[in-house]
Amino acid sequence: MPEAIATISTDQENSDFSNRQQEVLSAVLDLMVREGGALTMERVAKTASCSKETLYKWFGDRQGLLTATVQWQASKVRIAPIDAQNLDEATLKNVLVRFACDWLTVLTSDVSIALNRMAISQAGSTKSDLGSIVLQNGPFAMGRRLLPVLEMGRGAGHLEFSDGQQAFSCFFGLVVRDIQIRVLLGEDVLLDEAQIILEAKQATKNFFAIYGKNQTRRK
Amino acid sequence: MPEAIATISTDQENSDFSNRQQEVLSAVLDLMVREGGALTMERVAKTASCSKETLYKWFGDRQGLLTATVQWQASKVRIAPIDAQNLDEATLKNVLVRFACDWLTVLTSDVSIALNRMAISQAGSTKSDLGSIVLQNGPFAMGRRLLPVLEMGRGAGHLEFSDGQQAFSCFFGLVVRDIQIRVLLGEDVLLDEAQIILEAKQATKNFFAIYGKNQTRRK
DNA sequence: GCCGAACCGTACCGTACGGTACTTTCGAGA
DNA sequence: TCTCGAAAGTACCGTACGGTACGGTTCGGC
Repeated sequence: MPEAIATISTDQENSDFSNRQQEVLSAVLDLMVREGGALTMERVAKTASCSKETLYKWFGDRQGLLTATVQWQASKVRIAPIDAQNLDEATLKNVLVRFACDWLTVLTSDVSIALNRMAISQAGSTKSDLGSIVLQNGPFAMGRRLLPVLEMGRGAGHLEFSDGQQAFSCFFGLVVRDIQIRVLLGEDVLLDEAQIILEAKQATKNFFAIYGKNQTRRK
Repeated sequence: MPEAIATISTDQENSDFSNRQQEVLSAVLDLMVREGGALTMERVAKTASCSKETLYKWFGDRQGLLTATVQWQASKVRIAPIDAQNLDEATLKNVLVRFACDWLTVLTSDVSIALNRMAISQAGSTKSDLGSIVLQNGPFAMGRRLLPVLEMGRGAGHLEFSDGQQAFSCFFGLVVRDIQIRVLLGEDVLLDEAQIILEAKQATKNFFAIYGKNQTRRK
């Protein structure tokens, strides 16, 4: 199997938060995963072994703490740049499969689920930018990263499409299908790594059936 | 344009709730849409012009009220049975396009968004079946309804697939793409009816590129 | 060793909300 | 018209939680 494209950076110089602060944020993530959206400042303080006063000093208020947590987590997920020279068709497919694998892995991870739930539950009510942050680091980031790949594939004559955004959106759908909404709604979708790879390959194959240049039927 | 498959039933004999109770549930829906997940029993009582005590008498507790609301709304959305005799390919495509239209229309409706947000925000934390109810009346209902159509299409020689569930899941992805997660996260996705029809046709065309029998490349 | 800053732990306050009890109102049936 | 029950309106209780205040502790700099 190809090495993952998305990586969790482990260096400590990451982001604008001190080590101690990152410990706190990590505790928040843990609580989100374990307890769901019902995390209280007191629980956070207890879990992180810090005082509530410090929380408020560092993050302003509850909303600020949540925002910081989401941003921090987002900053940890980095998608490695794609070296897409001499893009033959096999390589292109490989890149897409890797992309799909990474995406499915992230989507079904506890942290991603917890974060998306948190952002979604706030998206309707109060003024908060959690939703847009998650959006920026979720689908949009995937699109920004994938679009050049698709265009290179088109340039190399393997793909054929007029609207890149539409092509990406299609690939997204083929990969994610109903998986994300199901996990968000609480279904236990069990996807082991082998299954993810299968899904990813299937999605890529289907994508080529639509946008591949060597097909009789095309967009 | 074909008439809608999904319809909102308007008869009053609907469901196990009295008229007055349905007024209350309607108020809950209104509040969900307007205020987001932050609805309180007091607001509901005020909005519906009933007493909190009545709410508790009828629905037990807050959770029961929410559950009743979700179930009631679910019972209103009915997908008309599909008359699929003599399924020529054009008819099949037409049915799929209609399906996709209905689905996109529902997905992007205020009520659906509010309900999904509510269910998702609770899916992680407390024991509640909101998620499974929404799931049953969302993607699963769509699958149950669509699967026979796909199989008829296969029987008539227009489609080719081994796993019907997988084919449905693929169609789902092609239709929904990233639209649902984006609206749930708060983005203003503006889809007028014309655009929905376009998307639906595109999705159906793409679906046939993958599972249609007259293609060179197939699953 | 002294000082100040940072921070932990905890007690505290105000409020919002779920849930309950009580009083009043209204409408149907005898 | 009287009675009764259902439901509206309202007051109330307990608790949980966001946010603040403050004393105690640790630690780096002098």
